[in-house]
Amino acid sequence: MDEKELLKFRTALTRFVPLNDEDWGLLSPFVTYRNLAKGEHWITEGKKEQYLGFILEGNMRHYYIRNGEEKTTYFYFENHLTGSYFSALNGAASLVTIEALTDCRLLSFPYDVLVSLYDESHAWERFGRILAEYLAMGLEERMSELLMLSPEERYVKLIEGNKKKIIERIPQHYIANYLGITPVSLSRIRKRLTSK
Amino acid sequence: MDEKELLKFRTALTRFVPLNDEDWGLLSPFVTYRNLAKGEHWITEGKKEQYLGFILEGNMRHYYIRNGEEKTTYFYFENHLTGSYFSALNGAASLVTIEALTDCRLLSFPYDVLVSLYDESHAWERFGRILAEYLAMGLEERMSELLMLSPEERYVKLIEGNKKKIIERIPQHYIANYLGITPVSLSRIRKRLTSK
DNA sequence: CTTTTTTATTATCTTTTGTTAACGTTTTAA
DNA sequence: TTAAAACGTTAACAAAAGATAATAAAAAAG
Repeated sequence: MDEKELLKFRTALTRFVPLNDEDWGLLSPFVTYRNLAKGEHWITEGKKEQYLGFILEGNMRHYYIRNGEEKTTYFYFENHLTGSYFSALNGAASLVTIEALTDCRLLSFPYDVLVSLYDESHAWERFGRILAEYLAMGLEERMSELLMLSPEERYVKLIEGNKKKIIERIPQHYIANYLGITPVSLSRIRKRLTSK
Repeated sequence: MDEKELLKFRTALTRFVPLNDEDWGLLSPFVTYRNLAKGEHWITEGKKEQYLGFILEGNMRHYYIRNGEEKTTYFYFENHLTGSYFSALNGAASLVTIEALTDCRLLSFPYDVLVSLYDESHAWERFGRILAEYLAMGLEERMSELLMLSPEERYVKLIEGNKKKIIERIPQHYIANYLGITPVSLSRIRKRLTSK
């Protein structure tokens, strides 16, 4: 286990909540490496997925499948947690798939372990609360954008906003899917915007 | 303070997490009544709103205002918590308005108090975690519906699903707003559906 | 009980998106 | 290096939603 990368992970968690050596020692023995080739699934719809991951390197795409069509909800980049959080939470089969858009390196740990830490330590319980609050704020933002903005406005916000990584690194047809429109429609929107 | 209604509130909280007398005693002194006439605001956009509420009676509507237009995200009914949770969470002015659609009776308590309980007791910290997880799952569902379903499919799901209260009690133009379409468009969808 | 106000439907016209297909370019893999 | 696959743009037409206005029905207010 590369100590430098493990520290990177610990530091990322510390952004949510301070973790002393004792707290960290409860989780760290359960952390393992995972490599994924481009196109492989980290999480697969229909399976009970029990692991959360921390991306050391690479990009991932989080999507639902509805009537055979993929519907992208999120992209994940390095230095962020990824997983089918809510499936893990209630022990059900995952509703989502998370695939590697590039070759990826992850650190992973079982969700079960995290839950057992909630019992063992107030600090980890707090971590769980703040993580859930953080996820909820992200979902609230995404939800309100879908409700309030037109596809064109959503695209403009993506360009101008703080999600530049998506524009820079993600193929356009996935971005269209993320915006809830077809690639054809996104192409038209781009044309409309450049002619203004 | 009506003991029966206070108990109702306690019971509702217990659905999230067991609360013994001691835990409950930390919050109960801060609980107060609030009455709202139809049309009044429980939360107003732009104000720092520090109170969460528990609805004893009545219906409420949760909406954003964007370019002067209201965008409804949720309806609340009796026996549920309501408030500008995320504004309270980060201490900022509320981005949403919550108005009484009927005369309402609430129990309310300051969000600050809840946060201070997170420090005082592991049980309340757990309550906070599970509340945030619960909210996040609701947001996930709402978000994925907006991304995956057409307005017509969203309406059908509302009729067939477990959200019957909305159909039964909420005026149609608010439902249209909740679905992200105009009342005119909802009327057309209804016509399409009945002629099938 | 009568008068407003609110709510829901319908019609017309415009704008936007979806669908399908064609075409050229870029990337990937053999 | 060459063939195949993936990607982005454009065009033509269909389907759906927005905007506006007229009308009728239901609810609220006096």
